[in-house]
Amino acid sequence: MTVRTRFAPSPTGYLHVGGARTALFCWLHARHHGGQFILRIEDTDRERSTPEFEADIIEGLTWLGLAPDEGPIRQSDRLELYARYVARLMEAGRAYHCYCTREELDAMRDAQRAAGEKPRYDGRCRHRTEPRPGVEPVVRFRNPDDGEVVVDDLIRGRMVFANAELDDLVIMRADGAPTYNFSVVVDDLEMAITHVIRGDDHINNTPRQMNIFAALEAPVPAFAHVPMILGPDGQKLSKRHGAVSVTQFREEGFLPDALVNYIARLGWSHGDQEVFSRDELVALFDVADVNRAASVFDNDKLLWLNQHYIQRASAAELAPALAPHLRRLGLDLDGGPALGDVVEVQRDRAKTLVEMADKSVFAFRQPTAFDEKAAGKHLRGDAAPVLRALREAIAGIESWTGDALHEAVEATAGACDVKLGKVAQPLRVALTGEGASPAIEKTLLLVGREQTLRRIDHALDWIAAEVGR
RNA sequence: GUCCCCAUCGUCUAGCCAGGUCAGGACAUCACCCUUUCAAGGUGGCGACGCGGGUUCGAAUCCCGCUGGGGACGCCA
Repeated sequence: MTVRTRFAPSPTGYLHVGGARTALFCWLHARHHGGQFILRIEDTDRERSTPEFEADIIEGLTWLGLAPDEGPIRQSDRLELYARYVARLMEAGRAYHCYCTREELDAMRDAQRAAGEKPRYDGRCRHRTEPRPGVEPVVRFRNPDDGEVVVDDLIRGRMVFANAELDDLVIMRADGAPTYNFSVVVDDLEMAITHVIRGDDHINNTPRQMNIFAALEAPVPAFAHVPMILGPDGQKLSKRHGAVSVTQFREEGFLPDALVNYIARLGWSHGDQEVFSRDELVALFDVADVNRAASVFDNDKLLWLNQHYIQRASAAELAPALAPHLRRLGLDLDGGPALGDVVEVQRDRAKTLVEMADKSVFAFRQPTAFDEKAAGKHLRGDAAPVLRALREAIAGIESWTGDALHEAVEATAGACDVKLGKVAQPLRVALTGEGASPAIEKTLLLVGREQTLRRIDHALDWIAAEVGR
């Protein structure tokens, strides 16, 4: 039987890292077994579902390289299908109309809670034969009263639930829309899903769904419940933990491969290996190896992996990814150095593309001001003669190459009888406005001859004005 | 409250199923090296089996209890 997995988010929020990891595991499991990965949009809650969230989810998955083989399939397009299955259950006596009002149900639950019981529907409409005027009925599934449901989870092993703990859940709302626990079963069945891989917040739903599968006389798929991802405070991940939306990671300058690698290692491992290519993940991933315990999202480790991927990515793929971040800073990329050159110079010095862009502004625009500390330390009166000598040496360079520039800087240090730092630092501040930048010859290379001379002149003027005060 | 799940360094984890290792790796952190700045890189340090009972010659590993954490209990998914 062909392995078929599905990722089934509800478009009531952005694609967050927890969902992305579930999607990744589904995708990996399907790929590993040569099967299909399907995207299903669970939008039966018309109140909260929005097209924007659906678009964000698809965009996030695409960016991560987890495009589905089938879908998106929307549950809102299949209402008729669910109605047919409800009719089947009604005929078989496995479902019934319930006319209870919300007020009645609330009162019932309050009473149960007060008595220290688990709140649940008591089945009061099970034997009702007459409709209740003025009340549109819902349909409830008639859950078995006795016996137990055994879930053989691929990750957790055997879990046993007593049917006595389960109640008759609503499977169709008064407006005819199915509820989650029902549409899931119908769709997993209709779509021939073989493996249901989802968050462990669904564990309690599983026995109910298995009972519905049984009532439909349908084969039950295999289940695998993956643990949750927690924020740094050990609480469920949410907006207040910073970047939770996948598209936001893109905006913050993360590479999709880095995020995928990080997320894969969160709750799953293969010995001591930390870095995995896409192909390795597909080859090595086994859902049975997924951990049972929840894990905490560690931004530092993601940052480390991102840097790792930046260091190894080709300039050809990094340059176009960097461009939007530079443009966001208002830079005109046409007048500056080739982005590939910028990437090569900066790849060891930035953990994100945003950081890389921030540190590369000098290559495209003369700094508007000198950093106070850097200027105070390096653009003093004694730097003037050195800068003048440097200007001369640089102006006379024939080929504008790293070697020639390096040589010129060293020669100047020798001629002025000062240490290299006494030459490189003033020059660095003159060129970038700051005390830190790539190796001086690489900085020169990116700035270019014309701009270099102009910026040295500007620094000399600045020193003269400063000394005169 | 009831039901379900979980428990190794600060964090991600290996080891657990088939008991015997100085409990291994990675991130972070600290120190040193390299160095024209900042990085990157290299070397080293600190750092964990939640607690209590069993079983056993021997327990991170098997069993029980406790504690702690999480999830679920909707005409949300």
